[in-house]
Amino acid sequence: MVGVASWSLPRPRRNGPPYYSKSNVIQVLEQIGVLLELKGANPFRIRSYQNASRSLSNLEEDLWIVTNEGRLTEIKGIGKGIAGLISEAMSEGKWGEIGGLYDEIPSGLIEMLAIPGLGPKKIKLFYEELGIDSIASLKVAGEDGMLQGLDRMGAKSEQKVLDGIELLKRFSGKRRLDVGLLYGEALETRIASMTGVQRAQLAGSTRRRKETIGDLDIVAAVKPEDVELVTNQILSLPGIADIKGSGSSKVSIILGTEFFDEISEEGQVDGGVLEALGGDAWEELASSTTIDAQIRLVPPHVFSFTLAYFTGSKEHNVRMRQRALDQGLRLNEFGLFPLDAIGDLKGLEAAEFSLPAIEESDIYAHLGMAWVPPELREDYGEIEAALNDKLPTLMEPIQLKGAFHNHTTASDGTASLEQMAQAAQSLGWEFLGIADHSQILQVASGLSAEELHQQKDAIKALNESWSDSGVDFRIFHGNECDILPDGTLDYDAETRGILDHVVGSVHQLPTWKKRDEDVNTEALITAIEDPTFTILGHPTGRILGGRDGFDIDLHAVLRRMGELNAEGELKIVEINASPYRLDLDWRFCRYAKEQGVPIAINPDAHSTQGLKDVWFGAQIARKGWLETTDIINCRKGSDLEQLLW
DNA sequence: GCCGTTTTCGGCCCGACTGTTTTCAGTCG
Repeated sequence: MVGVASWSLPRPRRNGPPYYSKSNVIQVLEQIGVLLELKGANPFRIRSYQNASRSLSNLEEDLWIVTNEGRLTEIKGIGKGIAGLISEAMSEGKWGEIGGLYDEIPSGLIEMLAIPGLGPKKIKLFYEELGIDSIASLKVAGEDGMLQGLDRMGAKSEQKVLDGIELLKRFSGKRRLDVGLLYGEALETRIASMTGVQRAQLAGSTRRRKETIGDLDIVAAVKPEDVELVTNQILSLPGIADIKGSGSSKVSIILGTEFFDEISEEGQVDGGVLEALGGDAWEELASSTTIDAQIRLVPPHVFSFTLAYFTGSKEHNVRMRQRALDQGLRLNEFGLFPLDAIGDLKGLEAAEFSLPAIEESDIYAHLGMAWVPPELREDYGEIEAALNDKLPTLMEPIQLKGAFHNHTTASDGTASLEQMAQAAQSLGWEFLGIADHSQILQVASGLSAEELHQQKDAIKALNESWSDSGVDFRIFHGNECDILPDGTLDYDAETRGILDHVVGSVHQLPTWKKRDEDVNTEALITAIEDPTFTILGHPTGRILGGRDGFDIDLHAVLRRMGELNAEGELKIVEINASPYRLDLDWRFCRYAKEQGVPIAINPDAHSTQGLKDVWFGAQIARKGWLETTDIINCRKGSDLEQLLW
């Protein structure tokens, strides 16, 4: 996940039980895993905590109910030990002995984990032998040559630590999906066109369309006799900031901005996002963007196995291996092998005994499964679905016929109503929803009630002109109405009543971030229950790489929306498609669908160019298992008139 | 710490690369 969670036990609620929320518990279990790593605990014990944390984040039910009904151990990955821990924490607000880990492990050790090439074992060694407990003291020790001479530490290892610290400063955190795709696809194209490369494809989290990307993975099919030739071509690419390593099957490089000089990044950033990222931090990021890339070179006949392997996710791969083992097969990046056929052969040497696979779909077919689209490979149920022919038919970006949440010069956009409408028509859209900011948001020039009426008249005139000339296009007049901290909406009910749709959004983040999850959830539900409320805009307010959203029980919010829809109302949840947000998170999409909540993919465009961001929203919708019928902006413009007018 | 139709112990996915060694430990994906 994005952002840096605090490294202390969360404060128990005053009015418990339950003393902790589900997200509190998920976070603590995850952090216990990390703390145990730094303590040098049994790696399998560590993984248990990680698995338990992961299982809980997939749990849709209320954790407090599950705890009280004694059903915790029914959750896969939670046994007697961790169930007891959770139960005590929720009902008594105590974390027992394990909570002591937080005092035992200095927080500086946790920060050191972020240094590339440095893991828990080395950090533990430095701490125990030299008392190093922060990145700063590690840097000093390295520069003084104190690290070499320790167990298995030489001059090169010491330099690697110092390099890692530099790298961390320059390359902190993850890249957004749009940046990853920009670099990744450019690199894929260049490598695919190199002499000796038969085929090249972007893999990794970029191919899976994760909202943020750690590094780039490219798989290239190269005959063994061409490996050296191709390696040399890669190493002489323009804009390589550094070479991290180069072996017979893998080249690891760091790309700098020069790689990218011919393609300029046209970011569509609204003022609030810039503010969230912080002026200096943003400048630094924009001017010094680098990205790690690993290129795997494999013989053509193993290409599909390597592509599948490095597309991941790790969790998906583990399940795939288990599935293979159940059939007496071993699956790795070189092939799919009958266990009795390969004996002691390993790696590439075994490849000739593999079952054949030209495409990835052949691998899945050998295991009795349908091909799983890369976006779904997260072990979120896709394995079971692929085995039972239950995979969804994912929506396609081309099916979008408009979007509901866009800004004009009336508030903080850069294009007029007419310009935005024209841009939408040139995209082939049948409708455009306008939702400028509401009056309370002065920093974004929110509209007064009077201005809102004027805007309505302007839209009415435009709609009539299209209708008169037989053009299948209309503007829906909405507003991005602020949800105030107590859950009331900006403007009075009468003013909101003139609108076709109300996009309710939270903008006063500091207030919401200070509050408990249950208070926020209640306020949001109050807002949604207002009869004029239509679409929940960027549900958590997160900025990727900038800030986490506020705490909220989205399952409860979506459940309530579903109930209201069942009563005949229309409550929609937005996937804010700005690559800076991608909020609703994909992990909640399927739940929204199951609860009967339609999804709107909204670019939150502040310019004509920004409308195209719907593409990123569509990627997230796909990742969230959504089909065309789940997306309300895949409906015809004329049908939407019936719903909104 | 979790798990189990080879179940209460002995497993827990697998391999490449680097730097340190002279057979391996740590890190990464």
